[in-house]
Amino acid sequence: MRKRNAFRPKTEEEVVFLETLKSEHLRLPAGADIIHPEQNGAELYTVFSGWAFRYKELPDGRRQILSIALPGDLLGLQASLFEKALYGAIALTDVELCLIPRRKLWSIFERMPAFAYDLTWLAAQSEAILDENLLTVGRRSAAERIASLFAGLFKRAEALGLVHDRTLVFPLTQQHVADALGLSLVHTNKTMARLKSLGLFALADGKLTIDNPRAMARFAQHFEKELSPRPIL
Amino acid sequence: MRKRNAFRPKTEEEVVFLETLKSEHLRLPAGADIIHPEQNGAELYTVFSGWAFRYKELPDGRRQILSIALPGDLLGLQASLFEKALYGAIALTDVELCLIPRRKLWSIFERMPAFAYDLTWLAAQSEAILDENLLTVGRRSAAERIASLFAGLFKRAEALGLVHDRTLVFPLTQQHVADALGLSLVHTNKTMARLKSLGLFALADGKLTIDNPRAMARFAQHFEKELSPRPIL
DNA sequence: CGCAGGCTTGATGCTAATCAATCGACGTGG
DNA sequence: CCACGTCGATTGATTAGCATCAAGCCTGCG
Repeated sequence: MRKRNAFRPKTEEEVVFLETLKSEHLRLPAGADIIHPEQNGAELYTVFSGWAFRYKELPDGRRQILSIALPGDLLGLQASLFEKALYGAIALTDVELCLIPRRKLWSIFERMPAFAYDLTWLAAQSEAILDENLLTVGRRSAAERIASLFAGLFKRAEALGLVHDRTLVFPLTQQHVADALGLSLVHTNKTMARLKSLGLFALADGKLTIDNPRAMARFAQHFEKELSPRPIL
Repeated sequence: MRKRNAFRPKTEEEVVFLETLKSEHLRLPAGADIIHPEQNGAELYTVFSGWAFRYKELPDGRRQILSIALPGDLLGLQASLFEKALYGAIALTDVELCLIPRRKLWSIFERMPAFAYDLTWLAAQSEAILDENLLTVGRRSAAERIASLFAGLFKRAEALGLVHDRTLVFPLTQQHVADALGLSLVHTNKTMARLKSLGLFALADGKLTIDNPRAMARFAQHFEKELSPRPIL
């Protein structure tokens, strides 16, 4: 059961389904709305390439970024399981998404249990990331928060092969970082400057380099286990 | 598909399975560890009665409560899907739990798709609650956080029929509230006192009463949709 | 009686928010 | 080519919100 990830596309039906998925591709430019808050009947996507984020906001405009989606992550599971999306999602870079039509969801459970299992696995995975984010925002200092965010994203990106030469294309603005961490823009800027001058990381031209991820993680009080092999798509 | 919640126990197999579940009941006293952080191979439970909470902590002792589990909620989905629990769970009151053995998980997906679907639905639901908590901790003021926590718990408890005469048995200490909201104990105490004197709620002898849940929600900037009907067990 | 757990209260200080500019890079239209 | 607007990053000054420290106060309990 543990190695199910290895031999996935099995059933005839699954193969066919995955085929149709390939056709149901869509591309959106950076900044585009993927899911609109309050939207009814949103679809389920998996991110094929590019970055996106999920967020919620209060009536007066305060915004909290909930999680960052990298390739392979699901977007819109809640939205497609419930009537209404309870959050928004926006593309950070140009993205390619695979559509999994919500009306097929139930039939996936009925006829493709392996696929359904993966779906649930991914949902649990994103819950784990949310847990960590909540710990970060609730209990870490500003400097730790930034280090923690960077360390976590770096690790996830690394597992996806997005890191070359210790550096990573990094599309978040300081405003995004602030919104993700529950900090103000100004304080984020100042704290980032301090961490940079400590040599924990470098960030320029939209590229993040971390020479010593261990030191980073230690500074951040960020001790997550290795990412286990994940189901694809 | 939307009303699946209504006619659930269908298959012969499901009925049998639910039967065996009833036997796999366990009781724990208030304060007991349900899931130990770092524990390997934790099981999956649903809370049958009582309250519990999930938490993470940093090496230096800072603790963040991630979510509060009420009757009907799942505990340990991540822990049973992954190798290792990434968080802990502790009983707030005496609790009764139903055990869903992790080794049966895969066969549930294979043979009881309706049940698997419910599992996923509940996972998505708890993700929605985490999203809201993250918004609370990241962007709301101390007073709003407290109001938001109380309003949210009150609403959930109400849906479960736990509220009588506008009051609710409330087993959280101020320390728990502080840990859930990313606040210090002292500040929590002072802010709660202020809200009480504003007449937003009353809390004494472990009982919470909210006369005007609307006003509470408004104060908290807490605007969640109604809870849709949920799958049971 | 002594102790522990939970709740309160006051004093003090730091962290991070807010306010207010400024600056550079970039793109656009006249 | 240059004036202009925009967007993101940066910096300094000030303030507010919350943390921390340090007692003290109940109540229940062995």
